Amino acid sequence: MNNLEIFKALSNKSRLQILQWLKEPELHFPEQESGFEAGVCVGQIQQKTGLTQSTVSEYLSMLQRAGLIESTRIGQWTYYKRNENAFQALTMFIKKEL
Amino acid sequence: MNNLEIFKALSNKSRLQILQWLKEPELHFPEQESGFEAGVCVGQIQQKTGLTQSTVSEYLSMLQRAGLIESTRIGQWTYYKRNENAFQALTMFIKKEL
DNA sequence: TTGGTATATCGGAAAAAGTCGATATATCTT
DNA sequence: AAGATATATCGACTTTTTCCGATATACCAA
Repeated sequence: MNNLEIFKALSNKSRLQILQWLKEPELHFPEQESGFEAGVCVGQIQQKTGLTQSTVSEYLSMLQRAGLIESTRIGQWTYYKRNENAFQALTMFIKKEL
Repeated sequence: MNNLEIFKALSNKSRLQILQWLKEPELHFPEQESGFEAGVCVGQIQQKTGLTQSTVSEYLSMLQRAGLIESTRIGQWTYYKRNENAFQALTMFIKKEL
């Protein structure tokens, strides 16, 4: 767990927004009917941000590299969901070591 | 409290380091004899970082703008110390809203 | 008041991040 | 196999950040 990388990933309004949306996917992505076990697919996220597909794809892989989200490929879609352990670990880090 | 500004302030190795040093000033700045009530002065911090005076001064005011530290001017020295409330609020934000 | 010391601010060069459009890759459908 | 759709990657351009040296400001001491 690289904390610097995590803070860099969190240093962007759109990326923060994405993480907050992914906290309550049913609420923020109602157009996705099926279950949210695997998360939300890139296209849905992209639409909501208003950024281009390439930018959102890059942001998502950045968040993933930081460990904040994880992906599952199902067919032609890639679903992303939060890795709650990482958030837990982050608050722990701030409380104990920062 | 602007969370984005806080994360940006935390997105730098030297600034993170400074915050960690300021967590235990007696330990990391033994050369400063007097009490640490007001914090640690810029010069001491600068020496430890190895960065130039101007850079460190700028980093410190950045951390202050983010609310993570606060300053006290005593004579020709400016002392900086952590604002623990901000850290508390940050973990709260991550836990509850992020 | 004249230096000396500590810090802040300014201006700039180099590196990194933000963001896009174009293209590549993977998968599905027919 | 061929086209359609979803995502990833690449190359380029712009904006921001990093970090410096030079200079300004504030305070102290003689």
